[in-house]
Amino acid sequence: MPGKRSYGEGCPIAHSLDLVGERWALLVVRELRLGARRYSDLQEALPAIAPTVLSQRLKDLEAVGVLRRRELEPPAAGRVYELTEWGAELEPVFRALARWGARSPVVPLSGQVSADSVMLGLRTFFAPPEGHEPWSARYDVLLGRERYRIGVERGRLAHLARGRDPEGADVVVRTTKETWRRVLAREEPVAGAVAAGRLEVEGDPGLLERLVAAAAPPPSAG
Amino acid sequence: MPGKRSYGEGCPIAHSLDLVGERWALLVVRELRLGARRYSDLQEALPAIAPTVLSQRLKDLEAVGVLRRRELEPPAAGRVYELTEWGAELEPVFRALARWGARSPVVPLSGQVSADSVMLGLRTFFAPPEGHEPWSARYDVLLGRERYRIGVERGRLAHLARGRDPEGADVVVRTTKETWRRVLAREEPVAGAVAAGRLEVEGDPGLLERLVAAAAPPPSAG
DNA sequence: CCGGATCCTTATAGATACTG
DNA sequence: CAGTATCTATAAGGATCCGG
Repeated sequence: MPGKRSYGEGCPIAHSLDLVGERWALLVVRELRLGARRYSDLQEALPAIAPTVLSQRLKDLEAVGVLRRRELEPPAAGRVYELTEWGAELEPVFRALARWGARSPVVPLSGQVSADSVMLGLRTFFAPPEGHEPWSARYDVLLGRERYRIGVERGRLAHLARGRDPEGADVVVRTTKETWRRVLAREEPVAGAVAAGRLEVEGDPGLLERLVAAAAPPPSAG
Repeated sequence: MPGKRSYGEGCPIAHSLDLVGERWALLVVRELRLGARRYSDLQEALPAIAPTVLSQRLKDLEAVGVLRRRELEPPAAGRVYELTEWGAELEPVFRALARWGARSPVVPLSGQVSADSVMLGLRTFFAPPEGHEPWSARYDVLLGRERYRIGVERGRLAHLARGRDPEGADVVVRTTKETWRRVLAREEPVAGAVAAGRLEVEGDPGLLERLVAAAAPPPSAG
């Protein structure tokens, strides 16, 4: 393990940083939050990472048990990386980091974002507004060629995954990742995006409004 | 700003990592969680950090608004570093990292820990067990020469700071940071430490038991 | 085409010494 | 006390190449 550089402390925070605190490590993990990915998927999602660094991080993260490698069955050859159960428990860390970063007074937080990241923002910030009654619904969200399904059960975000809901959804949304990001960030109302022809809804628009209302990011600290 | 290396993404997680993801940055912030510290305090708390790196991190973290420098008033010359309000909002990040790291199946999590870190573990893991009725109490904890005060109000951890409670406490605990760590980690019961002469309690021992019971760390994932 | 490994360059961290 | 200067050791960045 060449990444043997350690903080050498008994503190659990320092220990976590020993495991996932190196450059790129958490972003690699982030890319696996919605499921297994192959090496080339990761390269595409993180265009700025050097292949040597990606290889090294994958080895390190596998060695400490955050992710595992899995060979695909013959029909679809290749190998993928996926989070272990313990790796998936980094979710609260992502939540906390994203909430803090979203409140950053430093910069307008611009730059490119993947479709996965936009959808994950929904998971990160999902917190049903108080005083609203819980609802349940299944959503299909189509961002360009990417498809996602969302399940809300009794006001809680029950699942969020790539792919369409095999059993059909109550609401189908068709838009781009940019518009969807703007809608979730409350930079544009759903109705406005629909009126502008940038977003199509099939099913009850009220259910979509509820979803968007529940996913509002926190205000900036600046 | 020489630390201009950025992930260049619009994702709030990547943005957070741009701000506090560099080596040592979060550990420097951790050392300020209980209040202002001078440069030499930080060096003592983080013996492995090079002075050049410490200087650089302090500059970077000040530049982005996580901490500020403050000159002390004439009687006690010198300068200190302290978290800004926004920097203090990293608390949930520490909480999540500490909880995840505490469940690490990788290593027994050994090494040296500062008194501050042990006390912060209490804040990190404080979560009153369900079914217990809320209580209120003020504690003074003396670990060697370090003194801390803890306030629990109606079952919630209302404050945790360096120094003694100027108005007196309901319970005074006198021990070492090692024993206190073991007691909080439930590696040793309070009564056992008292019987072994490693821990002294003034006041109601039941109040101390409640505090310790509320601060249990999560079990390992291994 | 996928999944990396190699090679070389540049940036950052580590270690030690020293100064306003 | 609060850092800076200097030097070395690692790790990251970037381009290219290779085997299955």
